[in-house]
Amino acid sequence: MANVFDVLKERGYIAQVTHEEEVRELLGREPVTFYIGFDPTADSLHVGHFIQIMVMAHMQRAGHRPIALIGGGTAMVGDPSGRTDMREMMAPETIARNAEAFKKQLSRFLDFSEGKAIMVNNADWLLNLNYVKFLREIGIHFSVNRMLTAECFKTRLERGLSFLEFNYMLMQSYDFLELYRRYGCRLQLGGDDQWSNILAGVDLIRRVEGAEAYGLTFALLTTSDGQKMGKTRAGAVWLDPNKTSPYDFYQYWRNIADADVKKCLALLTFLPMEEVNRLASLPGEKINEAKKVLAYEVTKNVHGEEEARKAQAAAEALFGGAGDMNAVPTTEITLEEYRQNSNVIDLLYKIGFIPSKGEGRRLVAQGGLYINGERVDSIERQLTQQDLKDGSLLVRKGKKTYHRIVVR
RNA sequence: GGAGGGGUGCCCGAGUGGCCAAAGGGGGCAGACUGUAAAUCUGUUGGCGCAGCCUUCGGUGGUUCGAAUCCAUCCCCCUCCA
Repeated sequence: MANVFDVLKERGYIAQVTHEEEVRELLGREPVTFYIGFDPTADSLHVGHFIQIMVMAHMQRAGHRPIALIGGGTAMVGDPSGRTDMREMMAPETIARNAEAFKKQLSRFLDFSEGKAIMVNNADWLLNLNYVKFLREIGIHFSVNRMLTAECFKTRLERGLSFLEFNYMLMQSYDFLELYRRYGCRLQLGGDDQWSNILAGVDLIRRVEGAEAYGLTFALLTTSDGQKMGKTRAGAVWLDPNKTSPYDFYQYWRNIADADVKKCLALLTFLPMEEVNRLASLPGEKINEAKKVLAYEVTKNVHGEEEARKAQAAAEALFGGAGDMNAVPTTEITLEEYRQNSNVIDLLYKIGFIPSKGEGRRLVAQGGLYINGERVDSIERQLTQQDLKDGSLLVRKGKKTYHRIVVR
């Protein structure tokens, strides 16, 4: 079997490694316990986390043991890495709630049976630490001079960094040490913005335990023009189907830029690299085939085969002409509601398709609103029974935002 | 604790008594071109019962016919000093 290190490398996950040769050798030689941390700063994981989940999955398939660490303790402090401004302090109750949500989501992506993967929450050991004791045992090993030179504090030193956030590095390092002690965890993975924090942990383990530990980071998922991927006008692309519907999720990947197709296929699907390369090299508009595969595969990984199929069917119905309209995002209303809001804009506002009536008027004025494929040319447009096709109405905003209204 | 600078719309950032729902840029949205792509060009971008009205320029209170702009006070951020 191929060394998982080579697999990760070939697929383009790896950004930096502490000891490349040693890590590769270690991973090829024996089952390794490793960890990745997820700070519960929102009530759902998002696409940025998903790449890390993919890495864990690859590692687990290769026989290694992942520890998914939920940062219920570290989220109390807030990681300053990669941020230009101060993190807002989160309420402990919110963090606890988010941690539960993360736990539920994570448990779907990895095999936790028979100890093949472990899930822990660092709140369990961080929240009750004794301050002075911690300083004497852990703080002693950190050089402030050195910390100040770390990349992750650079921008913050210009713009302001609180002592609270400055401590984040110590806490994450302590996590690594704790996991080393509890589970023999010797490898920490993370996004490339975690490099400084990971190095600090590796150092700490060496100093305290005299043991060698390793770190590895992977490329942050960015678009070809440097933007963080997984952001839309509506915010992040979430893994929670209630926050980002499987249809929208599918569409997000279906609409990815040509230049990003290969990267996404390699990082977010399990397709063999020959297939990835073949799909990514399709010329011209044929690349759309690759995007369909990408969208289907990623949606399948996140929401399951059933949802992926439905999302695909809906997309085919709307854009290809043949497919299942039932899978199109739909709002049901009563006939009475339909009659009471006979003006298009009123109705679309009521069901939340447009955020305000002003926005609706603007849309119509600019010719971006369609009912059953016909452009709405007046904000006075009234809807009648004649507009219903089999009791439903298909509205479209712009080129590709569709919604179905079913009157029952 | 002392001295100075600052908090403006989704973000950055102009504005220092009426001409300000507030320049400019970014982002978003829409149109054209396309391949449900990118790039480009154009329009648009607080809300509403939209020739008008309402809410916005850190919070509160005041001065004024009139305040984002002036005064008082409070909160927060930054820089230097301690």
